[in-house]
Amino acid sequence: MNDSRGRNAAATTATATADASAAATAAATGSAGKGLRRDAAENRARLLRAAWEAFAEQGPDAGVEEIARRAGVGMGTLYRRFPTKDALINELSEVIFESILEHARMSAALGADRAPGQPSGLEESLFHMGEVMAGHHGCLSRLWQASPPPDQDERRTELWQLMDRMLDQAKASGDVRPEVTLTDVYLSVIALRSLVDDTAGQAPDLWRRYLEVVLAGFRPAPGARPLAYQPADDSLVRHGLPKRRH
Amino acid sequence: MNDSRGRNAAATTATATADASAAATAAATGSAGKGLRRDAAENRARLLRAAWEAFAEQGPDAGVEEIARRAGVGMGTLYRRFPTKDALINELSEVIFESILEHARMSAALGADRAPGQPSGLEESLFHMGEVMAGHHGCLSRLWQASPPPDQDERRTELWQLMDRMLDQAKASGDVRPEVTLTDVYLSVIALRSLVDDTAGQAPDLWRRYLEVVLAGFRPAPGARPLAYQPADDSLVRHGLPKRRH
DNA sequence: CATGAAGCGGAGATCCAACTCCGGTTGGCC
DNA sequence: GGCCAACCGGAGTTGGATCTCCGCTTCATG
Repeated sequence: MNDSRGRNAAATTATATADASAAATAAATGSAGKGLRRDAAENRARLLRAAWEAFAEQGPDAGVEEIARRAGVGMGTLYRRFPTKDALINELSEVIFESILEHARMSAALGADRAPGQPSGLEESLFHMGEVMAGHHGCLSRLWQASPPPDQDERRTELWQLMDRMLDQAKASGDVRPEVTLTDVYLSVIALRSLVDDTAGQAPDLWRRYLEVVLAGFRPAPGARPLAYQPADDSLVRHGLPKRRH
Repeated sequence: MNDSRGRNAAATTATATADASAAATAAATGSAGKGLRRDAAENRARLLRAAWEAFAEQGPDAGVEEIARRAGVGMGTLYRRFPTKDALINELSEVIFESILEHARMSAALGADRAPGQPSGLEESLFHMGEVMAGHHGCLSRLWQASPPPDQDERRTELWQLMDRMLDQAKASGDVRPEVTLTDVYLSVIALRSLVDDTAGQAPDLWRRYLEVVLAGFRPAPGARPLAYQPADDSLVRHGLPKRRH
Protein backbone atom coordinates (compact mmCIF):
# COMPACT_ATOMS: atom_id res chain seq x y z
CA MET A 1 0.00 0.00 0.00
CA ASN A 2 0.92 3.59 -0.56
CA ASP A 3 1.13 6.06 2.27
CA SER A 4 -0.62 8.96 0.58
CA ARG A 5 2.11 11.43 -0.11
CA GLY A 6 1.45 14.91 -1.43
CA ARG A 7 -0.89 17.63 -0.25
CA ASN A 8 -4.23 16.53 1.03
CA ALA A 9 -4.57 13.59 -1.29
CA ALA A 10 -6.00 11.22 1.30
CA ALA A 11 -8.47 13.77 2.59
CA THR A 12 -9.91 14.69 -0.79
CA THR A 13 -10.16 11.04 -1.77
CA ALA A 14 -12.02 10.26 1.44
CA THR A 15 -14.42 13.13 0.78
CA ALA A 16 -15.13 11.96 -2.73
CA THR A 17 -15.76 8.46 -1.44
CA ALA A 18 -18.15 9.67 1.23
CA ASP A 19 -20.00 11.78 -1.33
CA ALA A 20 -20.37 8.83 -3.60
CA SER A 21 -21.56 6.58 -0.81
CA ALA A 22 -24.20 9.14 0.10
CA ALA A 23 -25.14 9.39 -3.55
CA ALA A 24 -25.55 5.63 -3.73
CA THR A 25 -27.88 5.68 -0.77
CA ALA A 26 -29.82 8.54 -2.30
CA ALA A 27 -30.16 6.70 -5.58
CA ALA A 28 -31.40 3.63 -3.75
CA THR A 29 -33.97 5.35 -1.58
CA GLY A 30 -34.78 8.02 -4.13
CA SER A 31 -36.90 7.96 -7.25
CA ALA A 32 -35.78 4.52 -8.35
CA GLY A 33 -36.85 3.04 -5.01
CA LYS A 34 -40.30 4.67 -4.92
CA GLY A 35 -43.42 2.58 -4.87
CA LEU A 36 -41.71 -0.23 -3.03
CA ARG A 37 -42.71 -1.60 0.32
CA ARG A 38 -40.48 -0.34 3.10
CA ASP A 39 -38.57 -3.61 3.51
CA ALA A 40 -38.10 -3.90 -0.23
CA ALA A 41 -36.77 -0.36 -0.56
CA GLU A 42 -34.32 -0.94 2.25
CA ASN A 43 -33.08 -4.14 0.70
CA ARG A 44 -32.59 -2.33 -2.57
CA ALA A 45 -30.39 0.22 -0.85
CA ARG A 46 -28.43 -2.51 0.94
CA LEU A 47 -27.85 -4.30 -2.32
CA LEU A 48 -26.46 -1.23 -4.01
CA ARG A 49 -24.13 -0.54 -1.13
CA ALA A 50 -23.05 -4.15 -0.96
CA ALA A 51 -22.36 -4.20 -4.69
CA TRP A 52 -20.41 -1.00 -4.42
CA GLU A 53 -18.17 -2.50 -1.69
CA ALA A 54 -17.81 -5.86 -3.36
CA PHE A 55 -16.80 -4.39 -6.70
CA ALA A 56 -14.37 -2.02 -5.04
CA GLU A 57 -12.70 -4.91 -3.22
CA GLN A 58 -12.82 -7.64 -5.83
CA GLY A 59 -13.42 -5.91 -9.13
CA PRO A 60 -16.42 -6.55 -11.37
CA ASP A 61 -15.85 -10.30 -11.12
CA ALA A 62 -17.35 -10.25 -7.65
CA GLY A 63 -20.15 -12.82 -7.76
CA VAL A 64 -23.83 -12.10 -7.31
CA GLU A 65 -23.93 -14.53 -4.40
CA GLU A 66 -21.21 -12.55 -2.63
CA ILE A 67 -23.18 -9.34 -3.14
CA ALA A 68 -26.38 -10.87 -1.81
CA ARG A 69 -24.51 -12.27 1.19
CA ARG A 70 -22.97 -8.88 2.00
CA ALA A 71 -26.36 -7.23 1.70
CA GLY A 72 -27.83 -9.87 3.97
CA VAL A 73 -30.49 -10.89 1.46
CA GLY A 74 -31.11 -13.89 -0.79
CA MET A 75 -30.49 -14.28 -4.48
CA GLY A 76 -34.19 -14.00 -5.20
CA THR A 77 -34.29 -10.55 -3.69
CA LEU A 78 -31.33 -9.40 -5.70
CA TYR A 79 -32.87 -10.54 -8.95
CA ARG A 80 -36.28 -9.11 -8.09
CA ARG A 81 -34.71 -5.66 -7.68
CA PHE A 82 -32.26 -5.86 -10.57
CA PRO A 83 -33.16 -7.96 -13.58
CA THR A 84 -29.51 -8.76 -14.36
CA LYS A 85 -26.13 -8.25 -12.83
CA ASP A 86 -25.45 -5.77 -15.60
CA ALA A 87 -28.41 -3.68 -14.52
CA LEU A 88 -26.92 -3.47 -11.04
CA ILE A 89 -23.59 -2.37 -12.43
CA ASN A 90 -25.28 0.18 -14.67
CA GLU A 91 -27.07 1.61 -11.66
CA LEU A 92 -23.73 2.09 -9.94
CA SER A 93 -22.17 3.64 -13.02
CA GLU A 94 -25.12 5.95 -13.04
CA VAL A 95 -24.29 7.16 -9.54
CA ILE A 96 -20.66 7.73 -10.44
CA PHE A 97 -21.59 9.52 -13.61
CA GLU A 98 -24.12 11.68 -11.81
CA SER A 99 -21.46 12.92 -9.43
CA ILE A 100 -19.14 13.74 -12.31
CA LEU A 101 -21.82 15.53 -14.28
CA GLU A 102 -22.96 17.53 -11.27
CA HIS A 103 -19.44 18.71 -10.58
CA ALA A 104 -18.86 19.59 -14.22
CA ARG A 105 -22.05 21.69 -14.26
CA MET A 106 -20.88 23.70 -11.28
CA SER A 107 -17.38 24.03 -12.57
CA ALA A 108 -18.50 25.18 -15.99
CA ALA A 109 -21.00 27.62 -14.50
CA LEU A 110 -18.23 29.20 -12.48
CA GLY A 111 -16.67 29.92 -15.84
CA ALA A 112 -13.61 32.10 -15.96
CA ASP A 113 -14.34 33.68 -12.58
CA ARG A 114 -11.27 32.31 -10.95
CA ALA A 115 -8.38 33.86 -9.14
CA PRO A 116 -5.29 33.84 -11.38
CA GLY A 117 -3.08 30.87 -10.62
CA GLN A 118 -6.08 28.82 -9.55
CA PRO A 119 -6.70 25.56 -11.41
CA SER A 120 -8.94 25.89 -14.45
CA GLY A 121 -12.39 24.36 -14.48
CA LEU A 122 -11.09 21.70 -16.82
CA GLU A 123 -8.30 20.75 -14.46
CA GLU A 124 -10.62 20.73 -11.49
CA SER A 125 -13.14 18.55 -13.28
CA LEU A 126 -10.52 16.07 -14.35
CA PHE A 127 -9.20 15.73 -10.82
CA HIS A 128 -12.71 15.32 -9.54
CA MET A 129 -13.30 12.56 -12.09
CA GLY A 130 -10.20 10.82 -10.85
CA GLU A 131 -11.34 11.06 -7.27
CA VAL A 132 -14.79 9.70 -7.91
CA MET A 133 -13.41 6.94 -10.08
CA ALA A 134 -10.81 6.03 -7.47
CA GLY A 135 -13.59 5.78 -4.90
CA HIS A 136 -15.39 3.29 -7.13
CA HIS A 137 -12.59 1.43 -8.80
CA GLY A 138 -14.00 -1.83 -10.06
CA CYS A 139 -17.29 -0.26 -11.11
CA LEU A 140 -15.85 1.71 -13.99
CA SER A 141 -15.95 -0.75 -16.84
CA ARG A 142 -19.42 0.42 -17.90
CA LEU A 143 -18.55 4.12 -17.80
CA TRP A 144 -18.51 5.72 -21.24
CA GLN A 145 -19.37 2.52 -22.93
CA ALA A 146 -21.12 2.80 -26.27
CA SER A 147 -24.91 2.73 -26.62
CA PRO A 148 -26.08 3.35 -23.07
CA PRO A 149 -29.82 3.77 -22.39
CA PRO A 150 -31.13 6.92 -24.17
CA ASP A 151 -31.51 9.09 -21.06
CA GLN A 152 -27.94 8.32 -20.09
CA ASP A 153 -26.82 9.10 -23.60
CA GLU A 154 -28.37 12.56 -23.37
CA ARG A 155 -26.54 13.25 -20.13
CA ARG A 156 -23.29 12.03 -21.58
CA THR A 157 -23.70 14.51 -24.39
CA GLU A 158 -24.28 17.21 -21.82
CA LEU A 159 -21.12 16.27 -19.95
CA TRP A 160 -18.95 16.50 -23.02
CA GLN A 161 -20.49 19.78 -24.04
CA LEU A 162 -19.55 21.12 -20.63
CA MET A 163 -16.07 19.71 -20.97
CA ASP A 164 -15.77 21.35 -24.36
CA ARG A 165 -16.77 24.68 -22.89
CA MET A 166 -14.25 24.32 -20.09
CA LEU A 167 -11.63 23.37 -22.63
CA ASP A 168 -12.33 26.63 -24.48
CA GLN A 169 -12.10 28.58 -21.26
CA ALA A 170 -8.81 26.93 -20.43
CA LYS A 171 -7.47 27.84 -23.85
CA ALA A 172 -8.65 31.43 -23.43
CA SER A 173 -6.91 31.75 -20.09
CA GLY A 174 -3.72 30.28 -21.50
CA ASP A 175 -3.76 27.03 -19.52
CA VAL A 176 -4.14 24.89 -22.61
CA ARG A 177 -2.75 25.44 -26.06
CA PRO A 178 -5.20 25.88 -28.92
CA GLU A 179 -4.43 22.71 -30.84
CA VAL A 180 -5.71 20.48 -28.03
CA THR A 181 -9.07 18.96 -28.99
CA LEU A 182 -11.95 17.55 -27.03
CA THR A 183 -10.91 14.15 -28.27
CA ASP A 184 -7.56 14.61 -26.55
CA VAL A 185 -9.33 15.29 -23.29
CA TYR A 186 -11.52 12.28 -23.87
CA LEU A 187 -8.52 10.05 -24.47
CA SER A 188 -6.96 11.26 -21.25
CA VAL A 189 -10.10 10.42 -19.35
CA ILE A 190 -10.25 6.95 -20.86
CA ALA A 191 -6.63 6.39 -19.96
CA LEU A 192 -7.20 7.81 -16.50
CA ARG A 193 -10.06 5.43 -15.91
CA SER A 194 -7.90 2.43 -16.71
CA LEU A 195 -5.00 3.71 -14.68
CA VAL A 196 -7.17 4.34 -11.63
CA ASP A 197 -8.52 0.82 -11.87
CA ASP A 198 -5.15 -0.78 -12.48
CA THR A 199 -3.27 0.96 -9.69
CA ALA A 200 -6.11 1.13 -7.16
CA GLY A 201 -4.83 -1.75 -5.07
CA GLN A 202 -1.21 -0.73 -4.87
CA ALA A 203 -0.92 3.00 -5.21
CA PRO A 204 -4.37 4.55 -4.95
CA ASP A 205 -3.14 8.11 -5.43
CA LEU A 206 -0.66 7.69 -8.22
CA TRP A 207 -3.22 8.58 -10.88
CA ARG A 208 -2.79 12.20 -9.71
CA ARG A 209 0.78 12.15 -10.82
CA TYR A 210 -0.22 10.88 -14.25
CA LEU A 211 -2.93 13.50 -14.57
CA GLU A 212 -0.46 16.23 -13.74
CA VAL A 213 1.78 15.04 -16.54
CA VAL A 214 -1.08 15.07 -19.02
CA LEU A 215 -2.15 18.54 -17.96
CA ALA A 216 1.42 19.70 -18.38
CA GLY A 217 1.27 18.22 -21.85
CA PHE A 218 -1.79 20.34 -22.64
CA ARG A 219 -0.14 23.56 -21.47
CA PRO A 220 1.31 26.01 -23.96
CA ALA A 221 5.09 25.98 -24.21
CA PRO A 222 7.28 28.25 -26.35
CA GLY A 223 9.26 25.69 -28.28
CA ALA A 224 6.65 22.95 -28.23
CA ARG A 225 6.28 20.86 -31.34
CA PRO A 226 2.73 20.70 -32.62
CA LEU A 227 0.99 17.38 -32.20
CA ALA A 228 1.54 15.41 -35.37
CA TYR A 229 -1.43 13.04 -35.43
CA GLN A 230 -4.60 15.02 -35.84
CA PRO A 231 -7.79 13.36 -34.70
CA ALA A 232 -10.31 14.08 -37.45
CA ASP A 233 -13.39 14.86 -35.40
CA ASP A 234 -15.07 14.11 -32.12
CA SER A 235 -17.01 11.06 -33.24
CA LEU A 236 -15.27 8.97 -30.61
CA VAL A 237 -16.41 11.34 -27.91
CA ARG A 238 -19.95 11.37 -29.23
CA HIS A 239 -20.34 7.65 -29.73
CA GLY A 240 -18.30 6.27 -26.87
CA LEU A 241 -16.26 3.11 -26.87
CA PRO A 242 -17.48 -0.44 -27.30
CA LYS A 243 -17.90 -2.59 -24.24
CA ARG A 244 -14.60 -3.61 -22.73
CA ARG A 245 -13.62 -7.17 -23.29
CA HIS A 246 -11.05 -7.99 -20.63
CA MET B 1 -12.77 3.27 -38.54
CA ASN B 2 -9.98 5.76 -38.70
CA ASP B 3 -8.23 6.47 -41.96
CA SER B 4 -4.69 6.72 -40.64
CA ARG B 5 -3.95 10.40 -40.65
CA GLY B 6 -0.54 11.82 -40.03
CA ARG B 7 2.90 10.87 -41.21
CA ASN B 8 3.51 7.26 -41.99
CA ALA B 9 1.36 5.88 -39.24
CA ALA B 10 -0.10 3.05 -41.26
CA ALA B 11 3.25 2.02 -42.63
CA THR B 12 5.01 1.81 -39.29
CA THR B 13 2.10 -0.07 -37.78
CA ALA B 14 2.14 -2.57 -40.58
CA THR B 15 5.85 -3.06 -40.11
CA ALA B 16 5.50 -3.65 -36.42
CA THR B 17 2.73 -6.14 -37.08
CA ALA B 18 4.76 -8.03 -39.62
CA ASP B 19 7.70 -8.09 -37.23
CA ALA B 20 5.54 -9.49 -34.52
CA SER B 21 4.03 -12.09 -36.80
CA ALA B 22 7.47 -13.23 -37.79
CA ALA B 23 8.43 -13.27 -34.14
CA ALA B 24 5.44 -15.46 -33.37
CA THR B 25 6.49 -17.92 -36.02
CA ALA B 26 10.03 -17.86 -34.75
CA ALA B 27 8.88 -18.49 -31.20
CA ALA B 28 6.77 -21.39 -32.37
CA THR B 29 9.39 -23.07 -34.49
CA GLY B 30 12.28 -21.98 -32.34
CA SER B 31 13.53 -23.24 -29.01
CA ALA B 32 10.08 -23.82 -27.56
CA GLY B 33 9.12 -26.03 -30.49
CA LYS B 34 12.30 -28.17 -30.47
CA GLY B 35 12.09 -31.88 -29.91
CA LEU B 36 8.69 -32.08 -31.53
CA ARG B 37 7.84 -34.14 -34.54
CA ARG B 38 7.55 -32.04 -37.69
CA ASP B 39 3.76 -32.14 -37.81
CA ALA B 40 3.54 -31.29 -34.13
CA ALA B 41 5.87 -28.32 -34.43
CA GLU B 42 3.90 -26.99 -37.35
CA ASN B 43 0.65 -27.33 -35.48
CA ARG B 44 2.17 -25.47 -32.58
CA ALA B 45 3.07 -22.59 -34.86
CA ARG B 46 -0.39 -22.59 -36.41
CA LEU B 47 -1.97 -22.49 -32.98
CA LEU B 48 0.06 -19.49 -31.93
CA ARG B 49 -0.78 -17.64 -35.09
CA ALA B 50 -4.44 -18.55 -34.84
CA ALA B 51 -4.54 -17.39 -31.22
CA TRP B 52 -2.82 -14.17 -32.18
CA GLU B 53 -5.45 -13.45 -34.82
CA ALA B 54 -8.39 -14.55 -32.72
CA PHE B 55 -7.38 -12.41 -29.76
CA ALA B 56 -6.72 -9.43 -31.99
CA GLU B 57 -10.18 -9.74 -33.51
CA GLN B 58 -12.27 -10.77 -30.54
CA GLY B 59 -10.26 -9.89 -27.46
CA PRO B 60 -9.03 -12.37 -24.88
CA ASP B 61 -12.52 -13.83 -24.59
CA ALA B 62 -12.03 -15.65 -27.88
CA GLY B 63 -12.80 -19.28 -27.13
CA VAL B 64 -10.33 -22.15 -27.34
CA GLU B 65 -12.59 -23.89 -29.81
CA GLU B 66 -12.40 -20.88 -32.11
CA ILE B 67 -8.63 -20.89 -31.89
CA ALA B 68 -8.39 -24.59 -32.65
CA ARG B 69 -10.79 -24.18 -35.59
CA ARG B 70 -8.74 -21.31 -37.04
CA ALA B 71 -5.56 -23.33 -36.67
CA GLY B 72 -7.24 -26.28 -38.37
CA VAL B 73 -6.51 -28.65 -35.50
CA GLY B 74 -8.57 -30.34 -32.79
CA MET B 75 -8.96 -29.39 -29.16
CA GLY B 76 -6.76 -32.26 -28.11
CA THR B 77 -3.87 -30.85 -30.09
CA LEU B 78 -4.27 -27.44 -28.57
CA TYR B 79 -4.22 -28.79 -25.05
CA ARG B 80 -1.31 -31.13 -25.74
CA ARG B 81 0.81 -28.14 -26.81
CA PHE B 82 -0.39 -25.69 -24.20
CA PRO B 83 -1.51 -27.04 -20.84
CA THR B 84 -4.01 -24.21 -20.34
CA LYS B 85 -5.44 -21.30 -22.24
CA ASP B 86 -3.45 -19.05 -19.94
CA ALA B 87 -0.22 -20.71 -21.02
CA LEU B 88 -1.07 -19.89 -24.60
CA ILE B 89 -1.73 -16.26 -23.75
CA ASN B 90 1.49 -16.08 -21.78
CA GLU B 91 3.40 -17.39 -24.76
CA LEU B 92 1.95 -14.59 -26.88
CA SER B 93 2.75 -11.96 -24.26
CA GLU B 94 6.24 -13.34 -24.32
CA VAL B 95 6.53 -12.65 -28.04
CA ILE B 96 5.24 -9.11 -27.63
CA PHE B 97 7.53 -8.46 -24.73
CA GLU B 98 10.50 -9.87 -26.62
CA SER B 99 9.97 -7.41 -29.43
CA ILE B 100 9.76 -4.54 -26.98
CA LEU B 101 12.86 -5.58 -25.10
CA GLU B 102 14.85 -6.10 -28.28
CA HIS B 103 13.99 -2.64 -29.53
CA ALA B 104 14.81 -1.09 -26.15
CA ARG B 105 18.23 -2.77 -26.16
CA MET B 106 19.06 -1.30 -29.54
CA SER B 107 17.69 2.07 -28.71
CA ALA B 108 19.57 2.27 -25.45
CA ALA B 109 22.77 1.10 -27.07
CA LEU B 110 22.52 3.88 -29.61
CA GLY B 111 22.66 6.17 -26.59
CA ALA B 112 22.94 9.87 -27.18
CA ASP B 113 24.33 9.42 -30.69
CA ARG B 114 21.44 11.10 -32.35
CA ALA B 115 21.11 14.00 -34.68
CA PRO B 116 19.72 17.00 -32.80
CA GLY B 117 15.98 17.28 -33.26
CA GLN B 118 15.69 13.54 -33.64
CA PRO B 119 13.41 11.75 -31.18
CA SER B 120 15.13 10.51 -28.05
CA GLY B 121 15.60 6.82 -27.38
CA LEU B 122 12.89 7.05 -24.77
CA GLU B 123 10.42 8.54 -27.19
CA GLU B 124 11.30 6.06 -29.87
CA SER B 125 10.90 3.14 -27.49
CA LEU B 126 7.54 4.35 -26.26
CA PHE B 127 6.23 4.69 -29.81
CA HIS B 128 7.56 1.26 -30.62
CA MET B 129 5.75 -0.14 -27.60
CA GLY B 130 2.56 1.43 -28.81
CA GLU B 131 3.01 -0.03 -32.26
CA VAL B 132 3.67 -3.53 -31.03
CA MET B 133 0.81 -3.33 -28.58
CA ALA B 134 -1.53 -2.00 -31.26
CA GLY B 135 -0.55 -4.93 -33.45
CA HIS B 136 -1.53 -7.31 -30.66
CA HIS B 137 -4.42 -5.59 -28.99
CA GLY B 138 -6.37 -8.16 -27.07
CA CYS B 139 -3.26 -10.04 -25.98
CA LEU B 140 -2.02 -7.37 -23.63
CA SER B 141 -3.77 -8.18 -20.39
CA ARG B 142 -0.90 -10.39 -19.23
CA LEU B 143 1.80 -7.84 -20.04
CA TRP B 144 3.49 -6.40 -16.94
CA GLN B 145 1.35 -8.43 -14.65
CA ALA B 146 2.80 -9.18 -11.23
CA SER B 147 4.69 -12.42 -10.49
CA PRO B 148 5.48 -13.71 -13.94
CA PRO B 149 7.70 -16.78 -14.33
CA PRO B 150 11.22 -16.05 -12.98
CA ASP B 151 12.99 -15.83 -16.33
CA GLN B 152 10.41 -13.35 -17.55
CA ASP B 153 10.83 -11.39 -14.34
CA GLU B 154 14.53 -11.04 -15.03
CA ARG B 155 13.87 -9.71 -18.49
CA ARG B 156 11.31 -7.31 -17.20
CA THR B 157 13.92 -5.94 -14.84
CA GLU B 158 16.27 -5.55 -17.76
CA LEU B 159 13.67 -3.64 -19.76
CA TRP B 160 13.06 -1.14 -17.01
CA GLN B 161 16.75 -0.66 -16.43
CA LEU B 162 17.09 0.19 -20.09
CA MET B 163 14.14 2.54 -19.87
CA ASP B 164 15.72 4.18 -16.87
CA ARG B 165 18.93 4.72 -18.79
CA MET B 166 17.07 6.20 -21.71
CA LEU B 167 15.16 8.41 -19.33
CA ASP B 168 18.46 9.74 -18.01
CA GLN B 169 19.72 10.34 -21.53
CA ALA B 170 16.54 12.19 -22.39
CA LYS B 171 16.97 14.37 -19.32
CA ALA B 172 20.58 15.05 -20.24
CA SER B 173 19.65 16.13 -23.75
CA GLY B 174 16.89 18.36 -22.44
CA ASP B 175 13.97 16.39 -23.81
CA VAL B 176 12.62 15.56 -20.37
CA ARG B 177 12.72 17.62 -17.22
CA PRO B 178 14.63 16.23 -14.24
CA GLU B 179 11.73 15.65 -11.88
CA VAL B 180 10.19 12.99 -14.13
CA THR B 181 10.72 9.55 -12.60
CA LEU B 182 10.79 6.04 -13.99
CA THR B 183 7.47 5.48 -12.26
CA ASP B 184 5.99 8.26 -14.36
CA VAL B 185 7.15 6.53 -17.50
CA TYR B 186 5.76 3.26 -16.19
CA LEU B 187 2.38 4.85 -15.53
CA SER B 188 2.31 6.21 -19.04
CA VAL B 189 3.00 2.79 -20.45
CA ILE B 190 0.26 1.23 -18.35
CA ALA B 191 -2.15 3.90 -19.50
CA LEU B 192 -0.98 3.49 -23.08
CA ARG B 193 -1.60 -0.22 -22.94
CA SER B 194 -5.19 0.28 -21.87
CA LEU B 195 -5.78 3.03 -24.37
CA VAL B 196 -4.43 0.97 -27.24
CA ASP B 197 -6.73 -1.88 -26.28
CA ASP B 198 -9.77 0.31 -25.76
CA THR B 199 -9.49 2.30 -28.96
CA ALA B 200 -8.15 -0.47 -31.19
CA GLY B 201 -11.47 -1.16 -32.86
CA GLN B 202 -12.49 2.39 -33.59
CA ALA B 203 -9.41 4.55 -33.92
CA PRO B 204 -6.36 2.32 -34.11
CA ASP B 205 -3.90 5.20 -34.36
CA LEU B 206 -5.24 7.59 -31.80
CA TRP B 207 -2.90 6.30 -29.10
CA ARG B 208 -0.17 8.22 -30.93
CA ARG B 209 -1.91 11.45 -30.20
CA TYR B 210 -2.17 10.55 -26.51
CA LEU B 211 1.48 9.60 -26.36
CA GLU B 212 2.50 12.91 -27.91
CA VAL B 213 0.60 14.72 -25.19
CA VAL B 214 2.33 12.72 -22.48
CA LEU B 215 5.73 13.32 -24.01
CA ALA B 216 4.93 17.02 -24.17
CA GLY B 217 4.10 16.77 -20.47
CA PHE B 218 7.54 15.33 -19.79
CA ARG B 219 9.31 18.12 -21.67
CA PRO B 220 10.93 20.99 -19.80
CA ALA B 221 9.00 24.25 -19.92
CA PRO B 222 10.02 27.59 -18.43
CA GLY B 223 6.99 28.36 -16.31
CA ALA B 224 6.02 24.77 -15.61
CA ARG B 225 4.74 23.98 -12.14
CA PRO B 226 6.52 21.10 -10.50
CA LEU B 227 4.54 17.88 -10.18
CA ALA B 228 2.89 17.92 -6.76
CA TYR B 229 2.42 14.23 -6.01
CA GLN B 230 5.78 12.59 -5.67
CA PRO B 231 5.91 8.85 -6.16
CA ALA B 232 8.04 7.54 -3.33
CA ASP B 233 10.09 4.94 -5.15
CA ASP B 234 9.95 2.58 -8.08
CA SER B 235 8.47 -0.40 -6.26
CA LEU B 236 5.53 -0.39 -8.63
CA VAL B 237 7.87 -0.67 -11.58
CA ARG B 238 9.83 -3.43 -9.93
CA HIS B 239 6.90 -5.49 -8.75
CA GLY B 240 4.39 -4.94 -11.52
CA LEU B 241 0.65 -4.78 -11.20
CA PRO B 242 -1.68 -7.51 -10.05
CA LYS B 243 -3.62 -9.46 -12.64
CA ARG B 244 -6.30 -7.40 -14.29
CA ARG B 245 -9.81 -8.23 -13.28
CA HIS B 246 -12.00 -6.87 -16.05
C1' DC C 1 8.36 -51.85 -45.01
C1' DA C 2 7.52 -52.88 -40.36
C1' DT C 3 7.09 -51.00 -35.85
C1' DG C 4 5.73 -48.19 -32.10
C1' DA C 5 6.05 -43.84 -30.00
C1' DA C 6 4.14 -39.61 -30.73
C1' DG C 7 0.46 -37.18 -32.41
C1' DC C 8 -4.47 -36.40 -33.74
C1' DG C 9 -9.69 -35.17 -33.41
C1' DG C 10 -13.66 -34.06 -31.16
C1' DA C 11 -17.48 -35.85 -28.21
C1' DG C 12 -18.48 -35.25 -23.81
C1' DA C 13 -17.16 -34.62 -18.67
C1' DT C 14 -16.60 -30.93 -15.55
C1' DC C 15 -16.81 -26.53 -13.62
C1' DC C 16 -18.65 -22.08 -12.50
C1' DA C 17 -21.28 -18.05 -12.45
C1' DA C 18 -25.64 -16.09 -13.68
C1' DC C 19 -30.24 -16.66 -13.17
C1' DT C 20 -35.21 -18.99 -11.80
C1' DC C 21 -38.85 -20.90 -9.06
C1' DC C 22 -41.81 -21.71 -5.41
C1' DG C 23 -43.27 -22.66 -0.59
C1' DG C 24 -43.16 -19.87 3.33
C1' DT C 25 -43.28 -15.05 5.46
C1' DT C 26 -44.26 -10.02 6.22
C1' DG C 27 -45.88 -5.37 5.96
C1' DG C 28 -49.73 -2.15 5.26
C1' DC C 29 -54.71 -1.17 4.79
C1' DC C 30 -59.44 -2.13 6.54
C1' DG D 1 -56.74 -8.54 14.32
C1' DG D 2 -57.40 -10.25 9.51
C1' DC D 3 -56.43 -10.40 4.74
C1' DC D 4 -53.60 -10.69 0.69
C1' DA D 5 -50.42 -8.76 -2.43
C1' DA D 6 -45.90 -8.18 -2.26
C1' DC D 7 -41.83 -9.92 -0.70
C1' DC D 8 -38.26 -13.26 0.92
C1' DG D 9 -34.57 -17.19 0.82
C1' DG D 10 -31.78 -20.33 -1.27
C1' DA D 11 -31.64 -24.87 -3.60
C1' DG D 12 -31.58 -26.04 -8.19
C1' DT D 13 -31.40 -25.13 -13.38
C1' DT D 14 -29.13 -23.30 -17.32
C1' DG D 15 -25.63 -22.00 -20.43
C1' DG D 16 -21.29 -21.42 -21.85
C1' DA D 17 -16.60 -22.05 -21.28
C1' DT D 18 -12.47 -24.91 -20.28
C1' DC D 19 -10.35 -29.15 -20.28
C1' DT D 20 -9.96 -34.67 -20.68
C1' DC D 21 -9.99 -39.13 -22.69
C1' DC D 22 -9.32 -42.68 -25.89
C1' DG D 23 -9.57 -45.11 -30.35
C1' DC D 24 -7.42 -44.10 -34.69
C1' DT D 25 -3.51 -42.15 -37.64
C1' DT D 26 1.08 -40.50 -38.92
C1' DC D 27 5.92 -39.80 -38.79
C1' DA D 28 10.67 -41.37 -38.27
C1' DT D 29 13.88 -44.92 -37.61
C1' DG D 30 16.29 -49.48 -38.50
